[in-house]
Amino acid sequence: MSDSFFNKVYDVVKKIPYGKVTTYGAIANYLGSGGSARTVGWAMNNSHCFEDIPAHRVVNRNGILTGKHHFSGTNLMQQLLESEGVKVEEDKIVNFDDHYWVPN
DNA sequence: TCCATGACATCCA
DNA sequence: CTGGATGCCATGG
Repeated sequence: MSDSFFNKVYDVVKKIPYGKVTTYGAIANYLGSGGSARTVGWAMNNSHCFEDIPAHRVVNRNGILTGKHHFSGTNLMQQLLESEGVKVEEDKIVNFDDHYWVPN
């Protein structure tokens, strides 16, 4: 379990700095060892059991809040991002490139 | 081993 | 823009 692909994903997501966001593909690319955006998304689906996972900072490659439906409401994810200084409009991040962070 | 699912990515009509 | 199809990989039944 600790050595599962999930742990790697969680570890990276937890390292995302305040006010920054990343994409599933970026994480998958960073892990590299057998990993695809799908596997990352699947791991995030389980992240709902882990409070330490700022999943709202993880979006798809367009910066769209694809996983917002997994949060409590429909705008909670957006609220969290805007609360960190990340502007969101029409379910997508504004100036995404400026907030884009990659594990390195 | 095969089948189904998943918060993706990318291509195409 | 929307929807379908394909590829990718991990996990569970």
